[in-house]
Amino acid sequence: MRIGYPCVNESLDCTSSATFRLASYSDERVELAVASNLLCLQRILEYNVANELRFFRISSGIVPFGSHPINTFPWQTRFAAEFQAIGDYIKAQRMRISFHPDQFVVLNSPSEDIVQRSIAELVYQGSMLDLMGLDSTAKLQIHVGGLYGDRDLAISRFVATYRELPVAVQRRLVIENDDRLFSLRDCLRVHEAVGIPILFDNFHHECLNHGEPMAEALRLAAGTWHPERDGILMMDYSSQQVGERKGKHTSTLEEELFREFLTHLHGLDVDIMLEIKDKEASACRAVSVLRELQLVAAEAAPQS
DNA sequence: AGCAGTCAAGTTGAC
DNA sequence: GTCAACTTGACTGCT
Repeated sequence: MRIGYPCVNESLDCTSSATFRLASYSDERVELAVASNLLCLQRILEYNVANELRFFRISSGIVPFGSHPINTFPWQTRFAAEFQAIGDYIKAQRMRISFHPDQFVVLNSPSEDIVQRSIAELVYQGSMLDLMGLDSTAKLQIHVGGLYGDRDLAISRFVATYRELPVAVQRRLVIENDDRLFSLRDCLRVHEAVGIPILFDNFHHECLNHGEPMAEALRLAAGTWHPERDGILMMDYSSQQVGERKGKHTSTLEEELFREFLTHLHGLDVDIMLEIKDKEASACRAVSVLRELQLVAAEAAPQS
């Protein structure tokens, strides 16, 4: 079991998503930004290793305008060595990596334009994992998409688009149950059609479900991951911010709720991403909880 | 230096 | 109709 957090480290004084405005685009600025972002990413990964955090979601903004037509800078070749060095470090430290392309990636949109831009974004993010030399257990995590007033049609459009994706994207793509539109059950329908793994979000499942108990939901999601090809189940963990609207993520880890959640695993091995406002602070506390329970994987330690 | 307004992209639902 | 929310703020021009 690995524990992680998304994108941003609040303890370090650097960002891995430096960017600039489209209006001020230049190849030189791309080169400067990517160089700076990769340096920061390496620092974050080293921080994570030092704190036994071996699951990390890399920011989508490593390459500014990474899938935009304006960006013609050959960053893949210019930074090939840097990406490879980061990938080597990730592999040596047995870390798990994911990306979560943002809300503009909608594979089931009725607009062909939006679908094509979405695919370009997935190709961009997947190519970073390729450049790092990571295998297909490193994933690209997205939601099923929009509803457009017809659930069946929306799902069938996702399935049709998935089948046409470049293999480089297909092998890494996973879908996450969301909190309002597409439940775990909907995701299972997509899985049955095309075999795509389901990244399980416990909090979204609490917000939107069909009565499946947490333990059963975990078992169903885990069953969609092919052990050799996909690795063990990835999941997002969060809980409700008390007093806020339903679906609002908690600002800090509620340890009692986290312990209670762990009891539903029944020995299932998973990698847990803490989608919690205070980032690595909560992730470190989760590691402490797990250490008390002795659930953190000992084999995650580097061979020495 | 600090701050407010704005930034490539989509969709939904609360108000 | 407008606008916040979503996995994640950062840049820019003004004072």
